[in-house]
Amino acid sequence: MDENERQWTVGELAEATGVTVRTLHHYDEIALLTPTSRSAAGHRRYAAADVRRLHRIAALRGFGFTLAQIAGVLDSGETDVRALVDQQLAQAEDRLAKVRRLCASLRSVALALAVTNPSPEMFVQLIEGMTAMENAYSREELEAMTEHRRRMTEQLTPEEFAAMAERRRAMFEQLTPEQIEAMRRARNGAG
Amino acid sequence: MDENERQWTVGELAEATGVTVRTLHHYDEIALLTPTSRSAAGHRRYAAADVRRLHRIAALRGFGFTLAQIAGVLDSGETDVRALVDQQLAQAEDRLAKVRRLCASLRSVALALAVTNPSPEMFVQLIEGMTAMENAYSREELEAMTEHRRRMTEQLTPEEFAAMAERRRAMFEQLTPEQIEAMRRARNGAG
DNA sequence: TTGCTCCTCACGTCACGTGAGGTGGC
DNA sequence: TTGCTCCTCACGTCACGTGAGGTGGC
Repeated sequence: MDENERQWTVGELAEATGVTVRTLHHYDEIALLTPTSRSAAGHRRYAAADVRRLHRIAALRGFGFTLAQIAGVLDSGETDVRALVDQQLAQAEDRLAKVRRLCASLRSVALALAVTNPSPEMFVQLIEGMTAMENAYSREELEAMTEHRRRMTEQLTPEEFAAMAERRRAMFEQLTPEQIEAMRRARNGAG
Repeated sequence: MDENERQWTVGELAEATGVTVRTLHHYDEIALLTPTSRSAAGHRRYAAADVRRLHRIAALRGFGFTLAQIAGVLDSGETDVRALVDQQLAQAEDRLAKVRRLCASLRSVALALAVTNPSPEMFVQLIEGMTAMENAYSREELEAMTEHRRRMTEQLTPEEFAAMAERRRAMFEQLTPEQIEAMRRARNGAG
C-alpha cells in the first residue's frame, strides 16, 4: 500500500519471530507464505501483511495443525473449522493417553534401574516382562486387540517356553516385592 | 539348530505378530532383523530365534526407542541402559506436558465453537486470541522465553495495532463471560 | 493354468536441517 | 576489499507406505 511501509528481509523476520530462515524459505516453496515483493537482486522483502500472516501460521501450528490444513484455513473460506478442531482434539487426546502410558512405563523401568544397573540382556528382559505385565493387567484390551501373543506363545516349543519363563522369573527375583508393587502402581495409577 | 525347527515366511510372521511385511523388509534392509536363512528361490525364512528377536524389538519400540537404539541394545553389550531410559523418560515427560497443553487449548476452542460456527477468519482470530491469552497467563515463561512477540508488536504501526486489538475485542465480544471463564479454567486447570 | 505369495527397486511422506557453491549490498 | 547476508539446488531425516514389474510354489 504505502511505499514507506516497513520491510523485512528473511533474516530480520526470522530473528524477530523466532523461526529459521530455512522455514521461511520452505513456506515460500510451498506457497504458504510468499513475500509480497523481491528486491532487484532477488532478495525476499516481507511487508507487514506477510508478518501478520506468519503470526497466524505460528498460532495455528501451535495448535497442531499441519501446514496443508493451515493453508486451507487461511486461503479457502470453505473450511469446516468445527470438524477440523474436533478431529484435532480427538487425535491429541489419543496421543495424550499414549504418552501417559509411556511415561508410566518408563518411570517404573527407571525405578527398577535405580537399584540395579543390569546388562542390556537383563534390561531387555525387564522390558519384555513389563510388556507382558501390561497385557496381563488389561484383560479386555488383550481379548479385544488380538490373539497374536498367545498364538506366538503356542508356537514356541515347551522347552523355549520354559526358558522364557525362567528368564523372566530370574529378572523379577532381583526386585523386592515393594519394588514390584511400586511398578504395578506406576503402571495402573494416574496413567 | 534343529532341521525340523518351525520356520516362518514373511507373510506368516507378519500375520502372527501384527507387523506389516514391509516392516519386516525394512528391518532386514537395515540389518535389525535378518532372517536366519533364505529358501532356494530367495524367500526369507524366519526361525524361532528371529521370532524372539522380533518380540524384543516390538517391546522396545513400545517404549519409544528408535530402531537405532534398539539395534544398539540388542547387538552391542556396552549400552548404558540407565542413561538411555533417563533420556527417554525426560523426552516423554516433555511431550506429555506439551500434549496436555495442546489438549487444554483445543478443548477450550472446541468449547467456543460449540456455541458459534465462525468463519475461518474469525476462527483464526480466536486462535490468535488464545495464543495471546496463553502468553498473558504465564508471565515467567514470557519473560524467560523471548521478547519476540513484544518486539513484533512494537514494529506494528499504531493503526495496525489498534486494528488488531479491535478484531480481538470483536471476537471475544461474541462470547459470554461464562464461556471466557470456562476457557480460562480449561487453559490453566489440569493442564 | 490360475491365484496367492514372494521378490527387488524406488519414489513418497512431513517439515524442515544441513551443507555446497555462488552472488549482492554496506 | 572484507564480511555478512542473501540466493538456489539438492540430499538427508525416520520408519516405513505404496505402487511397479516380475518370479516362484501349491
